Amino acid sequence: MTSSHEGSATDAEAQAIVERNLCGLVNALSRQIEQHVRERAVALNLTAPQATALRELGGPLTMRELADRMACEPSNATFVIDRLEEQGLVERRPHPRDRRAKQLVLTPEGITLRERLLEILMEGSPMAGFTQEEQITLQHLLRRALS
Amino acid sequence: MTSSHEGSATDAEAQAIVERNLCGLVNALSRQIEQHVRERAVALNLTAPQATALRELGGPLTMRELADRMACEPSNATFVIDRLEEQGLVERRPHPRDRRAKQLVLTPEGITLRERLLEILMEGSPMAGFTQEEQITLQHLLRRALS
DNA sequence: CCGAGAAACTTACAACTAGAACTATTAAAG
DNA sequence: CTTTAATAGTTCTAGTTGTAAGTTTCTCGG
Repeated sequence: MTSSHEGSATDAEAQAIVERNLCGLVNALSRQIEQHVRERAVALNLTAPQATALRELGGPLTMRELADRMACEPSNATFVIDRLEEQGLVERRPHPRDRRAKQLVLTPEGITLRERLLEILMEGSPMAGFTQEEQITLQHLLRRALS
Repeated sequence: MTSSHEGSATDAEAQAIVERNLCGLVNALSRQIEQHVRERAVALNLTAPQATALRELGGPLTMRELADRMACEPSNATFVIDRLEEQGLVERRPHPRDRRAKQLVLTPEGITLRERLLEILMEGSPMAGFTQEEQITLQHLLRRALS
């Protein structure tokens, strides 16, 4: 069951395999979460990253803040916001206190669409089956892994 | 700290925010793991997905099995294996028992490169800081979410 | 004040990714 | 045995992603 084709299983190698499985699980779950978003977002004519961005835009954000929340590079946020702006869902305004930055603000259409999106995303989340205590321990462990 | 710009925080909305944070953590950790692989793999002239594929090829696999282990679509596995085959690291052989399937086998160069890769990937894994007990609970929780 | 360095954002590019459509083969039902 | 459905793999396309390079603006030490 556990990669029997590997060489002799010293402690170090066994530990490496456990870590690999753990990473694989995190990765698989991440894909499943993205898939969940993608399946729901298509009903609103949004792609998964577009939906994620819209979800995070509960209040005004800079590009950098959005990129951090989406766990992606700023260049990628630029790409996604370009699409949302083309659809008239979000607006790039000059930042009031920093002329380098942009302030992302939802348009009225963006606000109503976001409300619908939040409702849709709530149904059948992959994390729904956990008790509150389990969610806390999981949150704690994940945060620690994030260095 | 916790999205104070959201509307009135009913229990349902608060729960939704917790779930969102949890998904965000999983996603962020997944990106960090991929980044870790990418940074190490570049020393071997491999991209992150190529390194992941090579890592999983400890024994012969079909394309479908590899895609499952990489948590991606088969079409994507085709793309990655094309690159590894171009580099002479892996070989597509006819499957002995199923003429539809291919059997992926590492070449001698692939085997030696994989050994070096495993050594390199072991250093400073994002999951290294956990005790064995923590790893087990984490594994348990992640598996349940995957269902 | 001013120059060096850092930060925010964008652009261009190369790579990865999922989904749909397609062929070839197998398995299952009749 | 034959028709039907399911599976393995590939190709094609549109969309996403990270890196590197470049511009503008801010910050801070002198």
